[in-house]
Amino acid sequence: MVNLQDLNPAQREAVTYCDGPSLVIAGAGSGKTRVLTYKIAYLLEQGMAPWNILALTFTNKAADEMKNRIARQVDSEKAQRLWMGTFHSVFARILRIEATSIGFTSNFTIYDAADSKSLIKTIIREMGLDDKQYKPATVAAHISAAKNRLVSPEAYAHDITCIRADQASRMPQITDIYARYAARCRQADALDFDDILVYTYALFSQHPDIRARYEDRFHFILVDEYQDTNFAQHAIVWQLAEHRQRLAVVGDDAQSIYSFRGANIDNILSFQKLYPGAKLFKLEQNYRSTKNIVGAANSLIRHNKGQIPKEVFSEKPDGQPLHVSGFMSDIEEAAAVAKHIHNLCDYDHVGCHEIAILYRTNAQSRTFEDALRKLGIPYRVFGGLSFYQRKEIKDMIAYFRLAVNPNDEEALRRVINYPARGIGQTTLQKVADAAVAAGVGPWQVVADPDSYNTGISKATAAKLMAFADLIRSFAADVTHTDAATLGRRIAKESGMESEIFRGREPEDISRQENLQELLNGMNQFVDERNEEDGPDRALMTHYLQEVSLISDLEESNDDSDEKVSLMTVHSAKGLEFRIVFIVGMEENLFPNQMATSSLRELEEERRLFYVAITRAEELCYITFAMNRYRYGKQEFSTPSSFLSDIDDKFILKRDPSASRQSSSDAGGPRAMSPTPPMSRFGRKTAPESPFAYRSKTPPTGSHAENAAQPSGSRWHSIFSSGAVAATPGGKSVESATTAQGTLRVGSVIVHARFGRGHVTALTGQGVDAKATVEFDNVGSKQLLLRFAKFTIV
DNA sequence: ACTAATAACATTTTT
DNA sequence: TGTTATTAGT
Repeated sequence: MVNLQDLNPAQREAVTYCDGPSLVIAGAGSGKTRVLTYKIAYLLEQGMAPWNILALTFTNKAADEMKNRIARQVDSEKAQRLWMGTFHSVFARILRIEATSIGFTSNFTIYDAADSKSLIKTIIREMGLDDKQYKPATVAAHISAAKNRLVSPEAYAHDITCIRADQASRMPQITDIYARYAARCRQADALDFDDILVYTYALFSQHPDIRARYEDRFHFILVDEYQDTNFAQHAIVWQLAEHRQRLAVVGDDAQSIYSFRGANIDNILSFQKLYPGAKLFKLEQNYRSTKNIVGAANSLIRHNKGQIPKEVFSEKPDGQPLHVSGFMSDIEEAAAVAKHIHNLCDYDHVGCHEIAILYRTNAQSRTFEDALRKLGIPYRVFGGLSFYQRKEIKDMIAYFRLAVNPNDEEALRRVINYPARGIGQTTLQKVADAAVAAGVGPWQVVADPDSYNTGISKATAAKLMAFADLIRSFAADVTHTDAATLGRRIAKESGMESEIFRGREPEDISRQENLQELLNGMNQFVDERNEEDGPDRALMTHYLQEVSLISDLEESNDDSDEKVSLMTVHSAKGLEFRIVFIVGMEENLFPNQMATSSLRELEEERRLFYVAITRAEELCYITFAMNRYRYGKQEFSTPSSFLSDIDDKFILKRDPSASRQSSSDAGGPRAMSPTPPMSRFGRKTAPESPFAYRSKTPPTGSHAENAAQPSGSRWHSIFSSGAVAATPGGKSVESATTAQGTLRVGSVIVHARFGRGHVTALTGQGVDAKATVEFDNVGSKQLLLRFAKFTIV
């Protein structure tokens, strides 16, 4: 039963308005999922049949969560019959049914990103292009962007903007690559991720009768995370909703952080133009975070223009300000965070699972892993290689794919010689040549090498045929053997099992466990399907359909195991934690260097920071380091300019590891979380700045000695005036004055740690003044003159 | 045809 | 620094 009393007025209005289009702007933590689930329950209660409701999400996780929550409100029988899932899974399902209308078979393969890239690479090579100039990843990104905008290869060739852009990036032949790639996918009976949307749109626009059928089916459409839709998704929703105009989209423009994947924030910003009369509902009460956290996030995001105006507020306690702290190095940063977590757990009875460390890039996780491990704090790193991306799993699945669709070129390439069966590079090249010459897929040649002009020896041809026979024998079982049984058979007869079970190294064991897990998962899949849908729905085809659109098996989020979560800000979206550490808050890292060229990109980085802050319920710590190892080299960094975007009244600038010293600080940690004494750092005020700190072991020697051991010796808080740089890397300057005199380009210096070198460039003014120095022994480095210890020769 | 060595390289990544 | 892809060597 739907109890509308559970909702606040804004939520209730959004739930009960069902007669036309509506846009629900849901601020962070405002109960977005709640509105979606209640709305679906409400529609069902109003008498709408579940199969007339289409609910689209971006992740399987979101879809599952919604399903579960709805099942709690209405009977699960009904919940089962909803059309609910990710864009890709719902439309892949429809495409399988309608496959022949777009010239594919219902057994089509879904190429993942790696498959696409690999195929693009082979096409680039076949065209005789230089793959340094045409980097497969870059080309793939261009093609993907085109597809996201529904630009076909033909349209691409005539699109002045695309052509110009490709010429500018010295890749004029991308349009050819795109055309060949599309043809090759078709030949392999394969769709990539983007194609699922592209061909859905094509299906509906080329076959009005089919479109009408689905328009007729979906009486109400709901879309989650609308700010993350790309143009193709936006257009498909329009195809299905145009006639009835009965849809509700939910999202938050302030949390749009996937433009690099083709998401277009304009879709949500201009929703009311496309759907005139669309009702706008704003969910502005944040139920997650304290007033301070919400206030800080608001003050930050105000610096972005072009957003839907809203005022998110909280009725929770004020809580503590955001704690911002600087450290001398990334190592110290990690150590201090780990130490602080240790204390929170020990003295404040915080569970580790209530804490998250969020960073901009995956590479940052290592330092924190080391620091946490040192203190014996349990942690869990999210992201990284997912189960289905591991080699042994991909190999196994490639066999499955071949069994269902032997034309799957990428699967064939992957396992034709794994385990090794004497089909080497030369043979493969000959097969590829013959296939291209004859205009067929490589499988045709492998299956019948004698019929093509391959120049392959008799013995090798026999190996090819043996492989083809093997695949055909698997294929013969596809329609009448369940996925798990066939899977075990393939594992044995392909030789993969004995290959993997040969080794005794720890990593071999892990591969064996993975294979075992895969097969177990297949058993589970078959059992579930047998119960729910009957045995003919548990075939390999169905298994692959499911598996190729899933990236995360490892979401077995055992709340039982208490671990600190480590993840990128991106993967934290949608999650919440009592205590959040946002680390590496430095210019060129966050905002990332790659995203500083345009305002658009910079604003997306700012939204990313917004997402990070709003993950926190109670406490938010922000840290940065003045020195950081990047690509194996130590580099200087400055605090992120985003820090100065947050209103000062929400921030406490301090060292988390010195918390006990600061009991006098207004709103200090005692207010909410009596952070215990913990620091091995005392806190003293350095003479040159009221806000510079010194370690407990004061530097005894000269400047040189001090700098020779920077770690743990001395660090500056961002209190040091101006340390929060507004912009990175200022303009070139002619000279800079240092304590020892004037530094010019060409000056020779001796650095305490790096030795002798000469200045090649000077940039920045005042506290941001930097020198680029070419050192005799250690290469080029940037020195921040405010901190660098050296003498001018 | 496989392994070892080396060079190039490097955001984020729901599907 | 750490991975990944190509190349050289056996």
